[in-house]
Amino acid sequence: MTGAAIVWFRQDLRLADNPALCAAAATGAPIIAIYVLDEAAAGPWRCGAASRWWLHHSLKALKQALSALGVSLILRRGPSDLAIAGAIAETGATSIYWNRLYEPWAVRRDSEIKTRLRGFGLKVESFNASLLFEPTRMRNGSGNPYRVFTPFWKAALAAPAPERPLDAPANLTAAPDVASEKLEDWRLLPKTSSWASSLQNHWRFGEKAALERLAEFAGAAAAQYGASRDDLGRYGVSRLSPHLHFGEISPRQIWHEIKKLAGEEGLPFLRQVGWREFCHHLLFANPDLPDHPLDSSFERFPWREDPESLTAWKKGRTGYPLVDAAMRELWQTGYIHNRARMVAGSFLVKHLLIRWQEGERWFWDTLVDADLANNACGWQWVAGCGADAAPYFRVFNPVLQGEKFDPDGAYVRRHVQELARLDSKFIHRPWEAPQAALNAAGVRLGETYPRPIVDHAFARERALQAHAAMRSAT
DNA sequence: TTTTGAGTTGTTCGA
DNA sequence: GTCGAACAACTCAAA
Repeated sequence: MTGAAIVWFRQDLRLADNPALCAAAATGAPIIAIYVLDEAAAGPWRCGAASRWWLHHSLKALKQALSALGVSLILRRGPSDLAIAGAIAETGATSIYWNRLYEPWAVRRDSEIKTRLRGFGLKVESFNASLLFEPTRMRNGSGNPYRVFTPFWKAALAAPAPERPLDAPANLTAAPDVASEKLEDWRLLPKTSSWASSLQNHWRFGEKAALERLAEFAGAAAAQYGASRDDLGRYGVSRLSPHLHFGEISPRQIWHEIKKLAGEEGLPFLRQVGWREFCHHLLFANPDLPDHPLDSSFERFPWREDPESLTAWKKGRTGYPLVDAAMRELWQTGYIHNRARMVAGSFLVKHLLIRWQEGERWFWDTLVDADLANNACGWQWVAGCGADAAPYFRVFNPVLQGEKFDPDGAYVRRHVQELARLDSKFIHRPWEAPQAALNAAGVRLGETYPRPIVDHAFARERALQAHAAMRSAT
């Protein structure tokens, strides 16, 4: 006789295209749905504050969606192996299903749990639900993992297309009730409620919201993405990243919806989804990626210690409007537009010569889409120490970037209130504005808005020299 | 086997 | 004003 089947939810907080859930449902066994808050497992990379906030709401949505099918979501806290073993003991479950994670800490933990449970005679099955192409599958001609994006993506496009997403199970067999902790007791929401309410204004959570966002994006903006993704005022990006990170939606669903609604025009967007894949593959092959530069010569880079500048960067008070807009967008919304992310990241690393890991940490804590692979990969890219990274001489000029991608200053005005009334001609370089223009806009430099904390030409030259110093050190 | 060309997202300088 | 070149070093795939 077979007992209940446990479905262990992790970063797959959805019912549709959820292979673990579908496989469990197909057996006809009663379903025990469980989520474990395992705070110690990720070590230094435990969930940041913005992620915890999102997780709270996403779990709430999942709980609701499951209960509509008659199944309760069981919440447990503690080490995963103990929580899962406890649930098995309490329910007499004879099988367990989950979707794989690819973070190094999770891979280690899950394979131990899998071995142990199988040793006890349980049926254990895991599935790929969060990547289009699994890391173990993609190898270059020499049999190694790819280190350059374009060949990687070419090979991915030539491989068999990702499978069609699975429908959500129409019905589930409920299991007898099992004790669950209360979500509110987990205290995932931030202590400062003003921050939470600010974030709240910008997002909807859960699978339903994710699917609606995808449908809306794929139906219209996706085809324009190639042309409008860098337009900071128009904001032609999908904003799907937090949904993807928590698995409220799957990359397969995105792939097929974009193909269906945007056709060939959707390829530039899918290429970005490809970068997400590439980052996950890089992290899988290089478990040190979040902490150490892939290019080890960067261990010798002459980084500066400069807590005041770091704080100014975090608070959006560098005196460069585009950088400040980006950092304030982050604080206000838990998100930064991709273009602005690069400029803000480049500024920290190249203008201020502050370690990329400092930026990575801050983003980890404040981004609702914080993802170990994407975050590490992005910072290494911008610092120039990663795979297929930005070359050292590419030092973004925050003024030129602003004038190019936010010509009328809409993005800056949205997030940097004190510059809102400044003439577009000076919106990205207020320190060059005539006094009359500043007066008219109510801007007092050094008082209402800071002067630049570092001069661009000086900082650029300093960054290039620091790089040369690193190269010549042996 | 060796060689060659290209590689997410730029900036600056000099013609 | 516009345009092309230079700005490393290395990986990878194709010839």
